[in-house]
Amino acid sequence: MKIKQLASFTGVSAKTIRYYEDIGLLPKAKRGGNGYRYYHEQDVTSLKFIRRCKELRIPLADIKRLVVVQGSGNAPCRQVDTIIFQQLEKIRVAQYELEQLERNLKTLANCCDHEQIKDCEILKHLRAN
Amino acid sequence: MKIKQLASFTGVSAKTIRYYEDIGLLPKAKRGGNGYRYYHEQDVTSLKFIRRCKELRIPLADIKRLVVVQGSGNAPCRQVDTIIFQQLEKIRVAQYELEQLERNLKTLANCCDHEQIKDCEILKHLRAN
DNA sequence: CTTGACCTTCCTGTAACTGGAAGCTTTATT
DNA sequence: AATAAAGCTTCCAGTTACAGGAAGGTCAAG
Repeated sequence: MKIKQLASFTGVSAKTIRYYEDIGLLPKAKRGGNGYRYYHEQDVTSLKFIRRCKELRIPLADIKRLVVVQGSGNAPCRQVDTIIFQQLEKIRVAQYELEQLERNLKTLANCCDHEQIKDCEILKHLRAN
Repeated sequence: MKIKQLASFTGVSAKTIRYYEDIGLLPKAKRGGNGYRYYHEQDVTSLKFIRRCKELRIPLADIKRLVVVQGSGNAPCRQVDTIIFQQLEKIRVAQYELEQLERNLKTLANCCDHEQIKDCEILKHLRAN
């Protein structure tokens, strides 16, 4: 199949597929005599795997490591574990930050009485030491 | 004062200060005969304002609008409001996404029995349709 | 035989910086 | 006074994960 079909099977744009090939996340596709890239079922699987990782917000660099490690059948899967746990930790840190943020923004949002700029409580808060 | 001093007063690096000037978030600094930038108290205030906005994760483009709007004393402060509320909304969307994410990652993290790569449940899940 | 869809590569832009090179000026030390 | 170190300048490249678009080749349909 050609690139656009792979794209529609996987929900990953053709542009992005080429990009993944560029950075070595996907192997170099076989080319026809016309220079077109041609793909197989296997590529659908690979791309879906990548897409699923992306949904977990795993950075491409880590996804690459996951892809590579899949080839090494008998190795222990500590690397996989680590990536997932680190990701989970990142998410938790982000959650904590967003909580603080939400509280601060809520306070700020509530303080405005829709006055004129020069009396705006929001701006006053933002300027405050 | 020179740029590094402004940096230390505000907690914004000299590099970043120059960058802010470049993109027009800060006004062009006055230069001495040597080409050095020189700053006043006012600039400390401006930068602290920006820093506070940054802590709320307001994008620089929006911070710029806040900076500009501060000059227009008698205008209604609807723009300010809007930016804050949009920001709050963004944060809430992000929180929601992170919640889903955390759940998914937790499930994944718990399914691994530290086996070999070829039997790794995490990878199996990631490959699953 | 031409139109339109699809393919290719390459370049640019995004957000908000950070790092580093090359080359001044100023300050401190010897 | 000479020199070294710190601080300043500009400019270029890199970061992340692509998207948009130009220029040009290819293929199927009418």
